[in-house]
Amino acid sequence: MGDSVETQERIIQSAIKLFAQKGYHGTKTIEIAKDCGVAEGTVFKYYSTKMELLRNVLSKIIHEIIPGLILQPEGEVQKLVAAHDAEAAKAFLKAKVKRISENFSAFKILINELQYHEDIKNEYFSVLVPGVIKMVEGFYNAGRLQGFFRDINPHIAVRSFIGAVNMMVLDKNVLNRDLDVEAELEVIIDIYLNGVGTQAVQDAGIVKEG
Amino acid sequence: MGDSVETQERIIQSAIKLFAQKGYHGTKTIEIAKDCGVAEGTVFKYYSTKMELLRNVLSKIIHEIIPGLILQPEGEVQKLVAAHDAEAAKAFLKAKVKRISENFSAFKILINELQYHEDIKNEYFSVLVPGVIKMVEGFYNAGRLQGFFRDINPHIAVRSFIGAVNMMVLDKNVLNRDLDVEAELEVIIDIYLNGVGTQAVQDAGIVKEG
Amino acid sequence: MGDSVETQERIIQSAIKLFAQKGYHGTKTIEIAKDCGVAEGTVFKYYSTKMELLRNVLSKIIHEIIPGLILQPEGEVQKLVAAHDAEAAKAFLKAKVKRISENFSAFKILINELQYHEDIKNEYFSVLVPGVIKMVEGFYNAGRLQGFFRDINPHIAVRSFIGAVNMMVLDKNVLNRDLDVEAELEVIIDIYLNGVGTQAVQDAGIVKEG
Amino acid sequence: MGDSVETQERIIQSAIKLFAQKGYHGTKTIEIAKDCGVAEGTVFKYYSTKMELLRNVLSKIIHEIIPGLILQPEGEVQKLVAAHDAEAAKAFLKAKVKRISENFSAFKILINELQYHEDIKNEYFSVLVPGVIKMVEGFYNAGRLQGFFRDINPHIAVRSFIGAVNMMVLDKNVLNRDLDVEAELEVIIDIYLNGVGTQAVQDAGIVKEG
DNA sequence: TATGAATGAGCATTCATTCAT
DNA sequence: GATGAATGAATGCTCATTCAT
Repeated sequence: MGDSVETQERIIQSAIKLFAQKGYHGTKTIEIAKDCGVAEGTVFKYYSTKMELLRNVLSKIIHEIIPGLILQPEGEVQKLVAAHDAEAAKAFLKAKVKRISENFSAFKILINELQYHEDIKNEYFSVLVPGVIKMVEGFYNAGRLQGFFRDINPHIAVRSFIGAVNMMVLDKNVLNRDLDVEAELEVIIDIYLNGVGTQAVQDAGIVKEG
Repeated sequence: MGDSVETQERIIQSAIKLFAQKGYHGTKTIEIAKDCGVAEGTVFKYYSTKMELLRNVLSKIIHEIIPGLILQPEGEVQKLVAAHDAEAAKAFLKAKVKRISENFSAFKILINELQYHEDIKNEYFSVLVPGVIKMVEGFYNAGRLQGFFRDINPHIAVRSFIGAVNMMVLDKNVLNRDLDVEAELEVIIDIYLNGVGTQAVQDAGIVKEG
Repeated sequence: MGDSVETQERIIQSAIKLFAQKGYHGTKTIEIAKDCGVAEGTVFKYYSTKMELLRNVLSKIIHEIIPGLILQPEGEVQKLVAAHDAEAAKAFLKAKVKRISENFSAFKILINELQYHEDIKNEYFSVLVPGVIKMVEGFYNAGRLQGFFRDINPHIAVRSFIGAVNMMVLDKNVLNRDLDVEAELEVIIDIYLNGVGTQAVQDAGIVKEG
Repeated sequence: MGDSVETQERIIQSAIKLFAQKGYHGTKTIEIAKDCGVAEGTVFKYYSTKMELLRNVLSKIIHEIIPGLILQPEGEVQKLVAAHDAEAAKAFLKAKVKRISENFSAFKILINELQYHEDIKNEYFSVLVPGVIKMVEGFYNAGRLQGFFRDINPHIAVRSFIGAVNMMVLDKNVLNRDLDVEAELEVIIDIYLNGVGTQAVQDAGIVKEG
């Protein structure tokens, strides 16, 4: 029933679902098998060990799922920056964060499992992180050239924003607080662009432009 | 050799160390025993099950370790705000973040294990999170009354800053990048207080004071 | 090799054998596994804990083995009573006691283990005991109506006979005395029917009929 | 507090109590220690192993407790027989059975543990059983010579009575039925002396005297 | 190819026993 | 003598993995 490629895919999907819910060690292979309606042996037909299955899950997450959620088609970011349309940029960002929040499983597995598998961490993180950083730093630099962003270390600038957004997503997904992602994002973007300091503080601080 | 309270404490310390390194499931009870130089049976004398040991570890982390790293004696934060001394406040913050970064094990265990233990999450998170939030929101509100901070939802304001700092700590501790915590914090604080937007952007945006 | 039902049955049979020989606590799960030629894990495939295996053993003993040894098809006892054939009745009894004596393991486990498991005792004893009592008291009452037995509390009457027989079976099976079950039964039945008192004693005692 | 002999005795008493309640394997040495208010190590000061403690318990049961419950001062039984007083004999028996029923722990331990310890069984059973048998068979033979009892194999005669009484005691102590020991004994003795068969049956059976 | 019964190494847990104080 | 903290061999139980069908 269904060809073997489809079976393989169903196994991966069940593994993602359960690894996210219960962790790698907390998930039994028989649970994965039952979840996708195959026999335990079938899982091992496609993935010789459970660790091999984890590797495939992480590979899919890093090469397909997360890029699909985060990365943009070439030039789209540039176009957005070039458009000088703040509202369009915000809408774009909101849609992206919303999708990420709704597909948090992939991130959860990544964050949890990479900690304990130095080799996988090196193998895959070296692929994903630079790609994302390149993209968002590219965005920041483009904005900077356009005169939107201050001349700050782009890695820190970008990481800080991601951190603020990430904390909101965790607030929603881990602490299960009932947040309106879009409304929260509005405030986060405001803080990010304008800071929390009053004019007085800002005057006493770093001069923004010149 | 040594009284039983000391033995108990040694077991907890080894458990914290190893749970942080290898995760709960990845740590064998005999490893904990060997790490602190007792027999395996001794571990079970004090903690009837491995899960019970985890509960005690989490309890210690939440009731002692993290409060010791984060919370301040009554009034100290107020004093800092009242002093109108930005440098002192920064120094205070740097010292705090540095300590947290240096004692990251506790946070790692908390973040990793609470995900899979809904009951423990409810039991303990309800203690820790409100305490920290109260403290930092108190700080933000105090600063706001002093005219330092804008009138923004303090939960989001504070969470965003913690998120930015947190991401830096992860950058250092999980990705093992070689960061100068103090220098990074300088930039993060700058971003937080002043935003990343240029004057032009800010002029087009929300009016800060009025 | 053999289907799973057969494996389950082999495990139960080995458990009965070994629990009878060495007691529940005295029997290791690996011994049961080896005795029936499976791996230790296989035992736990079918019976999630050793206690669960004991419950199944007791259940089988109570619902199948002992009823198979003791209970009679409907009406057979009545027929025997109606036949007025003392020799046939004796032969029937001898055959029954012999089978019980030869299959004493089941009784041994029952007697030994139920003592320590109040819940199992209630669960199962409430099934077995009333069934047996009903059968034998039915037999006694039928014989009484036929004029064979005196008008004595049937519970005590029956229990006394069972006690006498039981003691003989224990004498043989626990003390390992080399007894001829049939010959012993002859004497026990004689005592039971006629008492041990001489005519003089009986004359001084309860008048039998009148 | 208390001399060492008394401590030893308290340990034995606790062991008897708990072995009867939960079995030898089901009783932990620390439970025995707590039950009699000493440290676990103290138990091992007096009895080098748990098995050694069991041996001492069984020894006490066989050499002291059960003889104290069962055996009679020399000649007392003879006197009772010689007195030709059925009521006195019955009263004597009732008192004895009642005491046995009330002190059933000792028997429980004996019955349960001897099964699994062939060496102990041989060592001690060889002492107790012949003593009891000798006494009761002596009683039966004395009664036979006095013309009270029929000329039946005294071992079987006596064992049958003990079996009937024993079953009543089990009925009370194991099945927890609420029985009046004395009233039950009346009926059992009646059955034992007179049989359950009617005159017709007895006439058709073995001639009692001749 | 798919199955699921069977496997057994690995691990948590128990508890009689030891021994320094 | 008495204590009770510490021990570690013994054992119940788990679960990834194998393989005959």
